[in-house]
Amino acid sequence: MTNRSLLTKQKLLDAATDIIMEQGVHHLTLDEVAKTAGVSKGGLLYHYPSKEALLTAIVERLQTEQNELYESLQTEGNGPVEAFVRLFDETKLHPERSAIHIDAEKMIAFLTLFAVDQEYAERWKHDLDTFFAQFQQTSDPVETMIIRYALEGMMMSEHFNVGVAPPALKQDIIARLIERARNIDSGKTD
Amino acid sequence: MTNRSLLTKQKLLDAATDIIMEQGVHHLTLDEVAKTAGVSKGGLLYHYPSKEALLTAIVERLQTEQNELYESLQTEGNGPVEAFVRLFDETKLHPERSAIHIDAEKMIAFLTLFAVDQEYAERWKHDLDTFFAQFQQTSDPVETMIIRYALEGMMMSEHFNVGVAPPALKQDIIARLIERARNIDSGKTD
DNA sequence: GAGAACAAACCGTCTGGTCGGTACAGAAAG
DNA sequence: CTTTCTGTACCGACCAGACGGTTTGTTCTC
Repeated sequence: MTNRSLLTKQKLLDAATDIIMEQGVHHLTLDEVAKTAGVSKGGLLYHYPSKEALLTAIVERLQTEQNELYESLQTEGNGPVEAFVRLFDETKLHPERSAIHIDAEKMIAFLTLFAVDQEYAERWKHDLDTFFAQFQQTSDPVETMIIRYALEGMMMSEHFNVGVAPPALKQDIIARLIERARNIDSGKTD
Repeated sequence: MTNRSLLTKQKLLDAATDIIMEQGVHHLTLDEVAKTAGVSKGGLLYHYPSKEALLTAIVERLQTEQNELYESLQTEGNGPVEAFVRLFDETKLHPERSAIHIDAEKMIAFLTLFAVDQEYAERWKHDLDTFFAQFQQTSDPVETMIIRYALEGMMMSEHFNVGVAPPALKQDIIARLIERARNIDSGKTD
């Protein structure tokens, strides 16, 4: 795996993610990805021998980025629940963190892949299940799940730009979620 | 619009919705819809002259069903926020209501259509925006939005069967959401 | 029998994937 | 040093199947 090869692969994954975010999955064709990345179709298929392989690579990179950021947020002193809340808002709070930058838009691109094909979603179910299992063992599982669901719902809403909260309200929402997450992490049953 | 015609149209919409729910949008082909509905492709295109028209009809029917149920929940004495919460759980609470039955699965099928194509989503943005606008004018907009987002997130999670809460926990979650919705509707700032 | 409701063969386009070939960097051979 | 060979990275024409939509013909209903 030379440096050049790695760079091309990055360009291809970036292009594919961009297309999903900006145009929706059904415009994600191999020709379009190749064109956007400035690579020929043959070049694309040299690195990712099938569309399936390309999609898999997208999801894997996304998962890796997300895990790295989540870990780093926890080692900075956030409890597991608060870290999860901040995961969704990290882009706005610390834009300088762009190296491990992962924002809601990308996560939606990820979820969108699931929406397209149930069969495909099944393959990733286990990984996500184990990740979310921890949220059922906090000091207040009910509130923890509400927080988690609220963040996911907010993500969806913003992606589809449907009934979104104005910025000020959104900030208040995040603030309240963080406050509750803190209480849960510190063991207060509220 | 004869009775026979209406029946076939229903069958087609049902088939299309089922396919989206069970197999994902990318298996939603005209041939598949026709086959599932027990109608020929020509028959399908007689009623819905294009795939676009079929999708539009699906979304419109879904919106109508949802609005009817929401209205009826409100006239039964629920406040606007509580009615919204119950909208998501209605299937389990009152299965006999199947005439205007709309469950989370169907709403996801609906959202999934948006995920596939941004352009398509734009067409429905306005309707949804006006519906959700009321949730920013309750006695506690922050909490109201959290409830709304949580319900949407839960819906997503259940659809993709990813990190779902066990039934008991889920009931507790709904119960707590209803409790808070009641407080908001009755004007308590909590 | 007339129009509505459907059937089925057919067509053009789009798209995932194949395939033969090119460019080039370095290793091996002379 | 130069020639030959080899493997990596990439190109772009082409193909086969899938899919949306058309056309033409048939059946059902009133």
